[in-house]
Amino acid sequence: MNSSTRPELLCIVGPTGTGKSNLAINTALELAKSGIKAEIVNADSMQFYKGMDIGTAKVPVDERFGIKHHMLDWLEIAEENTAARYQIEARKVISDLRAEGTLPIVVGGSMLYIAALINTFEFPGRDEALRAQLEQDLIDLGPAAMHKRLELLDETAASRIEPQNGRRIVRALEIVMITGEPFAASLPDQFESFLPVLEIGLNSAREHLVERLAERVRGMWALGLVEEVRSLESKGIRDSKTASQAIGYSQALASIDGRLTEEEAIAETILLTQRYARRQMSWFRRDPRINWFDYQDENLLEEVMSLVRTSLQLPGK
RNA sequence: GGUGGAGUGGCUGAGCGGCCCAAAGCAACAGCCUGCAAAGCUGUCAACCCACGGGUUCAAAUCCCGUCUCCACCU
Repeated sequence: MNSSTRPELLCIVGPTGTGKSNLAINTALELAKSGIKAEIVNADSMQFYKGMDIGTAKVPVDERFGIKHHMLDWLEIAEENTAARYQIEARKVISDLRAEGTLPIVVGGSMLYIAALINTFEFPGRDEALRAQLEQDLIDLGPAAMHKRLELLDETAASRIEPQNGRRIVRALEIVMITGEPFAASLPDQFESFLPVLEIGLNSAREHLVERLAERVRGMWALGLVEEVRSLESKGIRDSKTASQAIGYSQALASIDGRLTEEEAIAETILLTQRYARRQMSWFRRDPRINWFDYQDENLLEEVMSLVRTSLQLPGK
């Protein structure tokens, strides 16, 4: 962590359902009291999509209290998206905000997207034709054969990717074949921020979060998630590559089709959500810059604000 | 009350005389992660002798008897 340099951007991370969005809004509101304008930059990969509201727990407009949100509702359902594209778009937003003196607050739980945005890393290029070919090969030959192929081209990368992980093997092959250079295939040990950042993490006891997530999912169904998904069918959610894999949405579709009963769909969604939260934690845990807070803490906002003020070198309240 | 079926790890569930100090999946726990990432993947843990008691057998989770519990059907 780098507490001596003043952060030029705030970032709120953590597993789903920990209240990141609300904390971000409240933080922005608090900062406004100190005369600092802050706006939110969404880093939740499913809240990018227009119309996906209930299932992504998007904060309703009237609960945003006028705090402007960027990178929210910027994609049509059918649009495919990638972390690389997000990196470009979101950085553009951030540099615009900074240029006008607004403090960006990045909020979300999409690990790779946040990493891409906040850290100095560049995605090696891409080649659609090559990729299509590799993906076909993967289907035809299986991951083990593809792994062998990678081994011949880049031993180190091969040693770092499990022979069963077809997805990553394909990407590694793609990179090696187009760049002609070895592919690190592992996350850097050092976290290097592309801008001085103050990271705030929200979490709590696992048992509590697990229960809370279950309730949240049930609530989504009660609020009409299935209706929402129905209305998204005409926009192409079924064929979309990214939006259709959203937890809850894919289960709702299955229940519409009768492949799952409503109860099964809910149960599966709960399970996937809880599993997702676990993966998020295992990702975020290794980022030493994060200042963790307990979302159950009654004085959460005060404590966060106190850290924020100190970091931004604002006079105490 | 009668008939039939079942009782195996936290849950689901295979095994039906020796290869079972008991498969697999889920959950739990840990980890990976550089253009699909709410995705993709890996590892670990978990059954005091498999409801309980007795018996048959060289050998039983597996066969027999009894008890208890559950399910289905019947009167």
